[in-house]
Amino acid sequence: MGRSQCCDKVGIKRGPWTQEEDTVLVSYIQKHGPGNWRSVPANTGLMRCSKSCRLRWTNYLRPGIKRGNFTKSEEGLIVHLQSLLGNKWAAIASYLPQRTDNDIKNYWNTHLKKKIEKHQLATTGCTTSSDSNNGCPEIMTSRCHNNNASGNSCHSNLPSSDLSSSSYASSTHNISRLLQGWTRCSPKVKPTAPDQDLTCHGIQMKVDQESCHPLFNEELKQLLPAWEEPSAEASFYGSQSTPACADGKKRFDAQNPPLAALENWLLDEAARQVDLSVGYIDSISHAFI
DNA sequence: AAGCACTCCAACCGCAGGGCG
DNA sequence: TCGCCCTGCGGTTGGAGTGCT
Repeated sequence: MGRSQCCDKVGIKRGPWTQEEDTVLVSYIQKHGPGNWRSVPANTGLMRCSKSCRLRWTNYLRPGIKRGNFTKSEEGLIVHLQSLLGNKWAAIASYLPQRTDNDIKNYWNTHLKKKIEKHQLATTGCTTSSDSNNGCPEIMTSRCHNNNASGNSCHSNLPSSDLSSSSYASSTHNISRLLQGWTRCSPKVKPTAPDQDLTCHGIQMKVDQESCHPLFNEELKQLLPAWEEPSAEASFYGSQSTPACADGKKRFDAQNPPLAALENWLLDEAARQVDLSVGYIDSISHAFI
């Protein structure tokens, strides 16, 4: 289990990616598909380590990534799942196919964690760390939220393109241009599998349903409302299948809560999800004011 | 206007674990 | 079975941007 030494080499460029580097990386992946990251720097001439290439792709260049403000539904789902799974960002991200684990992690650390800690302090006087459920018994899940929904101070639903940034690396438009013509979710997509259209940064793409997370279907039908159709997904997880995402890797392992149980529980909540995602967050944000 | 403090997030670091010879 | 290679994951950092005094 040796540690990769790829980033220890001298001459490896670090820091923000340039447009040229992104172009090189995207065009290479368009040709060869993601994976075999070790060979990417060698074959492209990029002075980046393989890790950096993979990270840039998975966290920024990969099709289907939604950037910008998190919706209330997404916030609610993140809070909900974090309370269940802990800091299993990859697992949580599998339920938010348009968000990367890094994005979710950042958002949690910069927004939600503070909100929840503040709320915990205000409501119980207990300053439990929201990274674990070991503190206050009244951990922040939908099971303990009250419904004093009211006005909110959460993020507006601005499209990501409204986000302004002067740096190249933050420009979704640049990425969109790079991804023109990209039509696959993953190189592992079976060519014969039924495809599904997906819009990424305004670019129409096709996504293989089989290779993506089951809840990816129809983009979760705008996330939580998707759970109005629990039967198929419940049966899917009822067999304790391991959800696989576009890269085909397992998203959960034995250390995680049984997915069937989690799914069932979440699906049981389906009828309350809209209220959860909006009312719950409303109640939180209202309490923080 | 300048300096300082704070926020946010892209990127990095190091470990874990699976695959394979 | 063992050890190496490679990738994935979660925690952390650094710097740009923003707000405050």
